[in-house]
Amino acid sequence: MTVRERYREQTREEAKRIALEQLAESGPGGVSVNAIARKMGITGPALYRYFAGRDDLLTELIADAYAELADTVEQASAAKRAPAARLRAMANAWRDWAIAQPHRYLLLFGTPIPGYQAPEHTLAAAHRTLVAFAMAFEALDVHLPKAQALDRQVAALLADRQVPVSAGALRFALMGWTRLHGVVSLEVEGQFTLMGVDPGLLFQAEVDAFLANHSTG
Amino acid sequence: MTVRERYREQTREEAKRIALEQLAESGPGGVSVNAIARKMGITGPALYRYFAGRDDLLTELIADAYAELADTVEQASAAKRAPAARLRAMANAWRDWAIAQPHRYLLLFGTPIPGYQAPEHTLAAAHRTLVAFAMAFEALDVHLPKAQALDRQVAALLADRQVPVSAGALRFALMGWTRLHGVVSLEVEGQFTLMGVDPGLLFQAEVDAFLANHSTG
DNA sequence: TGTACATCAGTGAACGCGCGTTCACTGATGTAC
DNA sequence: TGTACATCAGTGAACGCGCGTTCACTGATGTAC
Repeated sequence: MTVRERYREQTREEAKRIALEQLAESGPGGVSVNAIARKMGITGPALYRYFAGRDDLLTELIADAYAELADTVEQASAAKRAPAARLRAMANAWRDWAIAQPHRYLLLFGTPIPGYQAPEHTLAAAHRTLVAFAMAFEALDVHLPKAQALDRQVAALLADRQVPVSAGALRFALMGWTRLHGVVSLEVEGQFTLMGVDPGLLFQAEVDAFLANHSTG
Repeated sequence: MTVRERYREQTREEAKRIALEQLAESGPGGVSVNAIARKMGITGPALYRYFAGRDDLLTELIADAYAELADTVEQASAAKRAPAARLRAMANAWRDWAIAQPHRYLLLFGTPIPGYQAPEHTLAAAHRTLVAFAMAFEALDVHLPKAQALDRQVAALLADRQVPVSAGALRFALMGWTRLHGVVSLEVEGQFTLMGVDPGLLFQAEVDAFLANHSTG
């Protein structure tokens, strides 16, 4: 990596860092090429040496966030613990990441950006997270009620890839992930605090309920 | 109501209708006073006779949506049915409303609009919905595990108002509503279809799970 | 039924702003011989 | 080690656009006597 390349990478990172600040302050609509350049002490057009355009920048922010979130969950899943504790750790990792940087969570799961359609990395990252959860469920001693139609569709997700996971476990992962998102997204928007309810308590209640109802031990 | 007042009301409605079209097409950022006026065949400043400004317009769209959604759920709850069937009807009503007009659902529960903070009607409408659910739970024969800390906070929500609902039932409503939002919000954003999963199946699985695990009959 | 006045809807010009993006160009930094 | 050239970063002007909002003003519609 030459000096120029390193410099280039630093500039890109700085631009993205500032973009995230704008995202936090004014939402996705507030991310502006010109404003970023201004804060960096360069002119607007200069940024076009680093990003093809505004959409390109946003796409990178999204891809980064997806990857980081999936990494976080996978890391929590890698720690060697009893299956139930591992699942709790993963759920907490997801939540912690989200509440630490609400704007990024909302970038992924909030109102979709108008012109923009989620490309493959969305699917890839979601897939990674789901598979991580599913593997933890597989390790847990779980009794799975049947759900044929759903399992058939879920199985299709696994079709080509070589993943040591049953359709049932993946379905559980999907349901758990959905609930996780339910609490976390409302928490991130501040709906619970608005009601005077501690989101943490609700979150724990949800995790407890899920594990209590689905594990045999 | 004079002729002028009626006319005035019609103009306001037309403006809001067009605003909702813009919302559907280009998201909250795409709602523009000038563009609305253009489509109505009048000039931009003319709209200032009807709305104090853009924020005022958005606030009204939000208030309308909250009220309409709460009404929908309450109506579903009013239909005389067995408690479990009533809960299903209410959950379906929520979901149907959301998927029929995703942009409005996202206006309420998507990324918060930058400068805007949710006023009282948010709380009021959320409260109505939760109470409706809680009353249906009360009618259902339910065995409630304890959750002291959470129930204490939830009870505070009921404090002043005279509502024939126990803290436990309200807590269940809160959890059910949270899960409901989890599925619906991901569905509305198209995350499931992206994965090749039928949201309807997942939704039914969630409702089934909730009712199965919490009802004694 | 007719007149005098008040109210209201809508216009058009203007202000000040910021945006994304292109383009031709200047310097500086790197590379090859 | 030094020179000739290619690559790259950044500038500044410009294009075309749309926005929210204010203001003084014109007509039309309603109201009171």
